[in-house]
Amino acid sequence: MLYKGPYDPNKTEPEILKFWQENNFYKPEYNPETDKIMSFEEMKKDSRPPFSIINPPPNAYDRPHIGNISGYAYQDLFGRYNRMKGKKVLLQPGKDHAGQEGEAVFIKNELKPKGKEKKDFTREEFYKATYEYNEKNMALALKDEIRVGLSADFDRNLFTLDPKIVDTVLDTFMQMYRDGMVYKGVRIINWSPGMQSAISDNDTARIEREAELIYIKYPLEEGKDFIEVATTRPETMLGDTAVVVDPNDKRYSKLIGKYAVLPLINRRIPIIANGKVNQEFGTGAVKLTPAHSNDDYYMTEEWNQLTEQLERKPDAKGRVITEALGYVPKSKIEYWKKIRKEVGKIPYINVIWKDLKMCGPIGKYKGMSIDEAKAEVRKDLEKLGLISKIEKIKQNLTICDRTKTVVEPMMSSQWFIDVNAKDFRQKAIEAIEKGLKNPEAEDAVRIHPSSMAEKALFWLNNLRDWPISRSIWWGYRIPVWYKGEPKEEINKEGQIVQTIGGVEIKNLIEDGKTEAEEKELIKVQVGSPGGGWVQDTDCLDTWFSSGQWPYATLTAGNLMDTFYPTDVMETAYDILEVWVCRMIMFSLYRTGKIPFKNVYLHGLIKAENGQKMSKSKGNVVSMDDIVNQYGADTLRLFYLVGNKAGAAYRVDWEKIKGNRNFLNKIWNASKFSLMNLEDFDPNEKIEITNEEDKKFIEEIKNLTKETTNHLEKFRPGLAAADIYDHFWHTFADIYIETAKPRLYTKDKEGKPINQEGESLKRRKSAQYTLWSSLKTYLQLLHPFIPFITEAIWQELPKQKGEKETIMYSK
RNA sequence: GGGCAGUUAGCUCAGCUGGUAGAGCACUCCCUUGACGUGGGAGUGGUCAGAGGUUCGAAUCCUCUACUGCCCACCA
Repeated sequence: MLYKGPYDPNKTEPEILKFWQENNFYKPEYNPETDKIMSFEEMKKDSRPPFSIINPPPNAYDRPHIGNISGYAYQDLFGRYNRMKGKKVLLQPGKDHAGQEGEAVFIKNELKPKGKEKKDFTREEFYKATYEYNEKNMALALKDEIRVGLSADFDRNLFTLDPKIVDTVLDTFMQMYRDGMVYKGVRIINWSPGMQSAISDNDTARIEREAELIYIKYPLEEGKDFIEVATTRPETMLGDTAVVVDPNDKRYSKLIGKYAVLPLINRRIPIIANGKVNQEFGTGAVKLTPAHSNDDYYMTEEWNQLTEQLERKPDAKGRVITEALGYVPKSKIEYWKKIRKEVGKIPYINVIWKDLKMCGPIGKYKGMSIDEAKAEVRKDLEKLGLISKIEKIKQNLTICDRTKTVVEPMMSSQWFIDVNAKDFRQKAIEAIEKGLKNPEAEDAVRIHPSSMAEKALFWLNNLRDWPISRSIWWGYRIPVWYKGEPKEEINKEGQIVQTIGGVEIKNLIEDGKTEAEEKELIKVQVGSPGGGWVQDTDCLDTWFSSGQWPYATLTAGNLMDTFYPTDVMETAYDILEVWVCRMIMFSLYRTGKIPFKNVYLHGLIKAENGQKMSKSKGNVVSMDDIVNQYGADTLRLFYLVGNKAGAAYRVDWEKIKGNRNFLNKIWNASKFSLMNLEDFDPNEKIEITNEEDKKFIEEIKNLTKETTNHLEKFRPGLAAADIYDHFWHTFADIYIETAKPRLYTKDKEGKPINQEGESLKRRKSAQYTLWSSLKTYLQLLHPFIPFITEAIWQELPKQKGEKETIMYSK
């Protein structure tokens, strides 16, 4: 019998947890028919249809935050729902090492308080200490996952740096290398002076600040005229290699194809056109510094690639088709050809290096700091009378999100993934498009809500080659070995020169076959090739490993044949692009299959005032704040009821209390039902005599149908809201009240009633209705609020063959 | 600059395939003691941001406008 008084989750939930865990219900090996644990092989052969979810691994260094836990509520909902549908369910848990961030947190939380720094350790010591720190915290995280009732197979918990995972991840790197998809290339990167490392675009932020826009006159090669450019960074003019204008800008049309002479340096630089230049801004003419500006870099790339295609035969109208621009008119081709012939490719000239000092072919400015050079260049230009005006503007500046230092765009050799090779991204695009147009297709990835699919496609369509090296120690060290120390320097001409053991290397990696390989200076393999070989010092970007998480975990568990592709990827919408898209790309490349059939994106939880939760704002609500007071079921209801995919929602204590009240309502209505079912045997044949009973049973059937439909269509919030509402306001408020006169066995004076004849029949009819509807409610509710439903289920009279646990009831 | 959302009762938000506006909280009145006061009943309160269109019928579909939020980005 259920205990008296209000429902107390802190009493019930731990008992239920123990029951589930002792019976191994979370394992796909649990056999509900025999109530025994199958062997691994038996489980694989078991004919129940498989259902799997890979739990997104939270960062290992900390307890999961309230957002991670919300994910578990959804993942567990899908898992429990499918288990009750008779499927063989695997929820695969894990933890992420979180690369750059994991390293930063370890240093801040562990080393700093002890007065230590990273450089006090050798690389091996540091890695070991970080690993231990993460292992310790991972244990805490696991406790939280268990506490909220996540029915994942925790014996299978995996860490991204587990050797079994490492094997798969590094193997992918090597395979991609052989396929010509990873290369070490000199490209523009975001250099974070704070991190002393290249950082990805995702790790940058923008700030607005005041800046001086300086108008500089560049003398034209012919005549005494000038072309005027505007810049906030005069020091970078030392690395200018062209001036760019809008092709439709009439002011400059005559100058396109001519040359200017770079002041201070006297370099002859062409004037070219590119539609990305904005006529309105500054003078409408841009100085092109490809080595130190993202914009300029990509404009230069485009120019060089397009003009390279000029060899192609023109059509009858004299046009040439190019991959990027379609047909290029004859007028354009002429000046392209001229400049291409005269200067070849537009070069990159590096004038700033990682120590933030000036370098390259820049005369007296060499060795100055950026600020010194800025002042000096300005002074010298003024002397020459080449500065025409200075204007204050608001400028958007890129900063390093973690260290808040200003990002310095510069060129450096980094490992990259060619996102176009082997249709790496194209296949992902197709899978997502299929999810929109032909969702039933085998290889379609359906994204819920579907509007988010557009976001994913937008990202994929605009994706550039992905830099994957990071200057950190915490992570997968790049499995590349050099014969001697690799070095990177800027020479007198401002060109980056790479050497391995003193031997100069051009095109370190290209198309899988490289000069370095031919000279036996480089090897790509996991273990050391032997004495004299030096491993690359960088680690792989953390998304390189987490992007492989679904098949890496299942490969580690030897479960690919049984559970891949997985059924649902359930995660927060803010990592749709950086994580979900990458998983799709990797999986299609590596396994030829989609990693998951559905993506469900839950909303982000905001603080009470609607702001983002953050430690610095002090508005973080932890799982403990809610669970300790109201229990895990209440927290789960808060995540689920009425919420929709992709929408943000706020912590709302009134709603949370309301959910707690709902649990109490379930508890009391069940208590009432059980009291009136003490003499009821569901195995007896019972006739439903009353119209209202028939009607109510019919209603329950409809509710089941509707909520099932909601769940199948990935609308868990509506399903939860419907059951919540129906239980409370139809079952408890109406049905039970109307059935009371038929259920009572004594009247107000204490005389027996409903004990025989027709009135007894009516009572039995009500009992059956009460029993069967409560049973159905519990089953419908179980995926949302597993604890209380299990506790009541166990007290409910059973029909022959019915399960002890609601988890495997059908 | 581009992309994606949102704008519904005083507040926080639902509203799936178009069919007479919903919940919780708040507010007003009432009822309850043998499941539950963490309860029950009744009620107040909205021209569903604005304009136009499609339709027998639009909060729902289309177009435009305004505002808010998020993300991306190559204005020197």
